[in-house]
Amino acid sequence: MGEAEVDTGRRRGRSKGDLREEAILAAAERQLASVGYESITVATLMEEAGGTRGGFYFYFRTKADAVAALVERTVSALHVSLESLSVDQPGAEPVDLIRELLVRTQAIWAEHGPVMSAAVELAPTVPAIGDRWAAARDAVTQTATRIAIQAGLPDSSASDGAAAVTALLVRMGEGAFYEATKRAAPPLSEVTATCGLIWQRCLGA
Amino acid sequence: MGEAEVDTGRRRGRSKGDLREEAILAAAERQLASVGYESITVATLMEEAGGTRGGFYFYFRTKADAVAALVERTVSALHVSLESLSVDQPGAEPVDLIRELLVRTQAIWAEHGPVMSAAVELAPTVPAIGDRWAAARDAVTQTATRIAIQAGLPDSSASDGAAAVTALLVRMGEGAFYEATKRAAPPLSEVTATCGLIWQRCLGA
DNA sequence: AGTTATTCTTGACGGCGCGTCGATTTCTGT
DNA sequence: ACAGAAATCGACGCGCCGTCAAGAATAACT
Repeated sequence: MGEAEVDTGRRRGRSKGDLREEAILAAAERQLASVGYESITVATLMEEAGGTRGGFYFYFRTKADAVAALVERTVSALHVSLESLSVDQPGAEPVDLIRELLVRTQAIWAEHGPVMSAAVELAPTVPAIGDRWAAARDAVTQTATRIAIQAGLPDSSASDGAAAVTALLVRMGEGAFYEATKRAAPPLSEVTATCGLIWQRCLGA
Repeated sequence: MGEAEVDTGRRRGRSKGDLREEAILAAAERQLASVGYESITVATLMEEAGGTRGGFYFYFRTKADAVAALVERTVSALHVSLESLSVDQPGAEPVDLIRELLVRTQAIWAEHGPVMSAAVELAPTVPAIGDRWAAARDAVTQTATRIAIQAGLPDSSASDGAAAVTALLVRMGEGAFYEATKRAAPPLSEVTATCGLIWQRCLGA
């Protein structure tokens, strides 16, 4: 069919396989939202993505791998968003930076709730996912730690050092957004507010 | 055999089934520690508990149910320990109460790390476990909220109310003990210290 | 003790989802 | 048009699950 081969900006249309791979990821995201990870089956995935069960393994080694790719894609969006935080600007108020960080995190959760939730749930059990999630968390923690140090928290590795405190607060945010997303309450904006408040108290030397 | 039937304090020795049930739970706890939940199989469980696969289902409906029973037993130990916290005593300093709460929680994690870890991991995915864990968390949150109110946090359901703040901090502690247990570092006592510090900052009006 | 009722154990069965593989079809460049 | 690569298919065997009817062990009763 399609002999026209419309000339989009990009030369060389994506190969058939690229399309299919994306269809699989899309199906995965939809099914994560509708039935949840456990109930997803390679069969249902391929049914929705077009094709048969066996074909799946041309693209991914495992169901977990496919979801891991989805997680990767999503957390990298967060990563990009946080990169543009002007952490080291001179006049930046630490608390405001954290608030901005929270707001941008909230945005990703709002956009990709099911994927983020699944990541939180599966990170402990599924290595492929746990790895990507850990990397993402580390990145956030590092950024937050820099801010915390700016705010005056001790730059030590002791139990009252910026690193230790930040690690816990980041984890808190993770859990908070997760819970709010799962139960559809309270609204994410309230979670952001509560987190912001707690950070504020912890940064105030 | 054994016609002697030693007279223990308790009349009427436990029925054979009770013994077996306990053997299953014991096997479950050991295997949680050694191979982890996913790798536990009803077969391996019964092999260690004595008996054959089919017999398992006389005691539990499912592998998840067995582990849920184990979780139940463990969190109820925590519950008992926290009940004796003199929350409403007149001269009690709120921060000290929280610190004591943290110390007792730490003790349970130290004693039953594998079970607590498994509970955290499985609560989101396995309803039978999620229910018990949620109940336990609610109990802790309620206690902590009472303390937070004593410390002066607003008794409202707004995003800066004691309930909202406490919910997040409790979750933080959960995640912190989990991580420290899993990675065997930092020592639980340090986690307790860091948590205590954060609570302190949040309770200082 | 002997008989009955209950508790407990067993092994076999069918089902589901997984991951592999070789055979086959569809694409792509030349 | 043709060769090689990319993509698809369907069948196979595996492991673990939960059910079940039949049988053995145990407790209760007289």
